[in-house]
Amino acid sequence: MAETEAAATHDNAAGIDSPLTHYLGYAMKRALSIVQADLSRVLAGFGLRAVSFSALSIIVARPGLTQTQLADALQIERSNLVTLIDELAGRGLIVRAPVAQDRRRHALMPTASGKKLAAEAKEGVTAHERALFSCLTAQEQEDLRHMLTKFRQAVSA
Amino acid sequence: MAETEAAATHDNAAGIDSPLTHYLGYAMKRALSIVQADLSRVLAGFGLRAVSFSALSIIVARPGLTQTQLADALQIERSNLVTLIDELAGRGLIVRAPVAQDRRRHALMPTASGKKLAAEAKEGVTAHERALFSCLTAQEQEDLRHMLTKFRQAVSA
DNA sequence: TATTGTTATACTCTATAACTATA
DNA sequence: TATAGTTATAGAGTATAACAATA
Repeated sequence: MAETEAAATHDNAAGIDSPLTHYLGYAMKRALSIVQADLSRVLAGFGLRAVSFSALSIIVARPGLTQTQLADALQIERSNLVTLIDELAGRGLIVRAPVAQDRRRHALMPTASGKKLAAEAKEGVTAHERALFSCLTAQEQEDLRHMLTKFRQAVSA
Repeated sequence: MAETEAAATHDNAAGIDSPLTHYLGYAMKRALSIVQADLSRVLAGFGLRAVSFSALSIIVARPGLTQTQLADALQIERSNLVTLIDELAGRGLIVRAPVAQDRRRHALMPTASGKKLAAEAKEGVTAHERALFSCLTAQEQEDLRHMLTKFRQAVSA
């Protein structure tokens, strides 16, 4: 009984949110939610979430940085970083090393297994993005990244 | 004492997350967070959040749609839509109208004041995006929207 | 039996204040 | 006095299960 109605709505279903698709913020949000869902699935295979992958990657690239610096880089509160660092440290992926010059600070250092996991996860994430964005040409992907980055830098300045 | 150190770190500070900026997902997330902060500020002036603006806009554009349809369009759970609809209805912006053919459903209809607020908020949001993305040319903005939309449609298909 | 709206609930994420130890 | 890390906590946002009314 709802067949014709269903068919009619189905024709429009993809565009029920058309009053919003014109907004860049909305387009970003919908695109990001797709990326996040796929990324979470990939990272779960490494026992990581997006935020823990981000933190671990930065610690590997910048060994010795402090929790405040990491929190600033990831734009999360220091207080919320604590349990995340606890988690990574508890798994033996990083250590909180004392800083001689300032005993308030913790120098975050990756362990050998932390570096190994970061490298493996990086390959996984790179493969995930390559596959997911294969509907865009290499040039389009580069343009997309360039515009997002340009926007962020321009607004932050 | 930390002056040289501070200066040194400041030179690199903008790029502490450089291990991540290459990822499109990360670039999207950082860009979106900027948009959301500004959008929230603008919408607060209308007593709206991003999600309530989205819901109201769709109800105005598609009067009579049901809660399930709206939840699908916005990709939120039906259960979580209930309080949102309560809120809009409580403010007299929309009504839950009975559907004669199927008394389980509620046809969501905008009121006159709902249409008015939606129109005003739309102007505000449009102005917010115009100002925020002024660092990108009109062509770049169009390209950005096109790629985000193309990506979403390609992956959803 | 299946669907719509609803309630209850739990889990994650995020934001804020206050504490400690150091500087 | 100010800062780094920590704790506690409250508020959003989100996901799931179960229910009543209706199909």
